[in-house]
Amino acid sequence: MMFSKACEYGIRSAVYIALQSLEGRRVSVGEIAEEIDSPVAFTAKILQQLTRNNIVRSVKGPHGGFEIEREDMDTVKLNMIVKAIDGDKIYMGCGLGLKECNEHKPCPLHDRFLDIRNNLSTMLRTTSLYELAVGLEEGLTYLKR
Amino acid sequence: MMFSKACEYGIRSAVYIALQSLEGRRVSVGEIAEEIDSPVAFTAKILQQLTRNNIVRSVKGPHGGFEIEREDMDTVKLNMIVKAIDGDKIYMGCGLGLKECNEHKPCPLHDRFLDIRNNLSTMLRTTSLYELAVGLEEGLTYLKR
DNA sequence: TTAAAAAAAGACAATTTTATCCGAATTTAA
DNA sequence: TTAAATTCGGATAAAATTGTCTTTTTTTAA
Repeated sequence: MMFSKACEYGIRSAVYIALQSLEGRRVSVGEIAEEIDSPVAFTAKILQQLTRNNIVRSVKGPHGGFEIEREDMDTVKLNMIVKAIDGDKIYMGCGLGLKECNEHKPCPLHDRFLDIRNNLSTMLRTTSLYELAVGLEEGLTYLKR
Repeated sequence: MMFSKACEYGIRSAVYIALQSLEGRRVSVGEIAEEIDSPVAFTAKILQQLTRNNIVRSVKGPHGGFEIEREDMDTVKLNMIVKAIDGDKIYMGCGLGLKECNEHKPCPLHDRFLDIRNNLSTMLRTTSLYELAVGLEEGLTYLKR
């Protein structure tokens, strides 16, 4: 609807990893893909991006897997994940695809998009992985189906 | 950012057609593509969709082209164009790509998206082609670059 | 009546996104 | 030290989106 598939999987993965890290469990790509209902190999690629961007931590070898440290769950906000995967077109891009669209040369929807885009971007900038993991933990939200 | 390229071209085309129809001019695909800076043949395809959905009217033959009647400029709202081209995933779809995401089984972002999606969808439902064409006519907005 | 101007339609091509597969590197634990 | 479990990296494939080309159909005006 708004993010690429890759980004959707990325966010869901990160939330699941956070949830499990709260329990002190490291999780494998296989488990993640299973639990968020996503294609394994593709998910692995996305996890690499998250790792390179220091959003999650990966550990190789037996008992390896992915984890997020408790403090990073507060630091990592959704916008970081989105930026790592989809870049910043969601923040910068014009709603009608104009290369140059701004105050001085707005597209016909520019003003009408201002609020919407601001709401979106503050939402992404302020919601942390921790909040999302807690919602899951309490059984208030879901990552599958 | 939010719409497909096809949909972006569709909206821009419709606004341009409306603008010219206000002056009583019918416009060809070539002129439209030129004026909104889009690939001609692709734009032609999209215009066919708009025509089939009665969003614009097409007239074949010499002096033919595309036009929109004055009253239809009021009737046609953006959401109709978006629906005709991108379908309704923008309204229905879950932000994190879950097949089933609703009040009873929300994804972790469901609530945080409620406002944003409502704003977006009322914006699309309430803004008419006429409004957009007038903004253009008055030189307040642009369709190119 | 006919040539020309336009959209319509269908087949095809290129690009991007999504997805898979396989071998290499790393690490652990027995 | 070695087998196994894991991520990493690169190549490839499939699907979706974006874009092109060519022919057909319709219509107008001379």
